[in-house]
Amino acid sequence: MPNDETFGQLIHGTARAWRQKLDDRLKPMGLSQAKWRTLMHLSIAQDALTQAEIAARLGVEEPTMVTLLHRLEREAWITRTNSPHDRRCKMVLLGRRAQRVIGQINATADKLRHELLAEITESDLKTCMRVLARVRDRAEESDSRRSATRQRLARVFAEPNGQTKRGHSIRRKTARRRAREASNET
Amino acid sequence: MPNDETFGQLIHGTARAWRQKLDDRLKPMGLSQAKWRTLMHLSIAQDALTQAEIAARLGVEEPTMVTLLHRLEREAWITRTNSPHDRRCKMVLLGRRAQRVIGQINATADKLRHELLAEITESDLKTCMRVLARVRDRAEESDSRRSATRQRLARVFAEPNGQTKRGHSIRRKTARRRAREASNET
DNA sequence: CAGAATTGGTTAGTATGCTAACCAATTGAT
DNA sequence: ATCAATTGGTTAGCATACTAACCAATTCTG
Repeated sequence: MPNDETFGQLIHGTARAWRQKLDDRLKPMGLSQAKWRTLMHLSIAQDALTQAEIAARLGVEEPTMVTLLHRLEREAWITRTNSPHDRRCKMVLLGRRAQRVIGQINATADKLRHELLAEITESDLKTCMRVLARVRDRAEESDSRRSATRQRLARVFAEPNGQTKRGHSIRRKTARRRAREASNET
Repeated sequence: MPNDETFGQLIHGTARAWRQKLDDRLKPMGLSQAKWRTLMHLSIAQDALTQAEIAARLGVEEPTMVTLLHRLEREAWITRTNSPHDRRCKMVLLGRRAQRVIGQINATADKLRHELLAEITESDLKTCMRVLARVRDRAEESDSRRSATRQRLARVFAEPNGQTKRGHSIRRKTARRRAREASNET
């Protein structure tokens, strides 16, 4: 039976090993996978992006993005300025430091990817990616029973400041889903 | 070019979605993937295990295991007792609470796995797993240049208490490698 | 057997992710 | 035009993972 368990293990193990390796390679440049991905998406979208945009593209929640951007800003990789059009928004831009080394950073990540995927047949890779995508999509389906529970709970619990806040966790699309919508990734 | 990037993204996204889903399902029982995996390994190995053993089987570092076990103990899922044979060791045992619900817990995880892997061909699944395993192994290869650097750094830096501590991070096999050695997982 | 090396466990500090709850600003519906 | 809902950003608090550094105990070696 333990062997029947493996697929979850395997995905996690692989993801972990990959991230670890990339972190290792990026460390000399003072980066990590999370930071690199953020910079990369900023660099791809020539424009300045809002924090929500970036979070969506990376598939993480906004609070996660807040602290990540905070760290990136502290280390001068990016700058944040208030949008003139929408006073809620902050526009995020690559700092000079990032612009200078972004190529090198991406090259590192590319190189790693090629290393790790060498030996893998084109066709096997395709199959693997198809399976992963399918599994991911399945895992992201909403499990509507639970959703209902959530709503119920949300209604039952608390309106601590008098203002109903059915908002967020129920209303918002989950980060991952938004990510897939935002980028025609495949 | 951004599309050339996807495999890493995809692995992470899938792993994340899977973990999230499992966490969701286990939450009503007061568990999470990390906790469930720990309990599961304890239940598979009929015996009591040492913390290092468990860490190795799960493929995490020992400090991670320390706090995880601490939480599990606080919530009465497990008990820790000093080994009579080796005063360094603590033997970890499933508590009654865990014993009572372990079947149900595993069933939940099994069910999720079957759900997520339904629609996937046996052969596609096999291919996918083979690819993942290969990639993981590649990612775990030691990148010997870096290893050398580490050793150099370790020698250059600090012997704060006078006792050379080349130990740990250099000496120790990485958690994942130990994990694969410990379990013929496939 | 004495000293060196290794091992099991821990703490401290950091990174990355999450949810819940909130405010301020904008949008939308009536 | 106004009030409700939504959205962007944030904080607080937690979970999970890591490395570095350490102690105590055991094992290995000369």
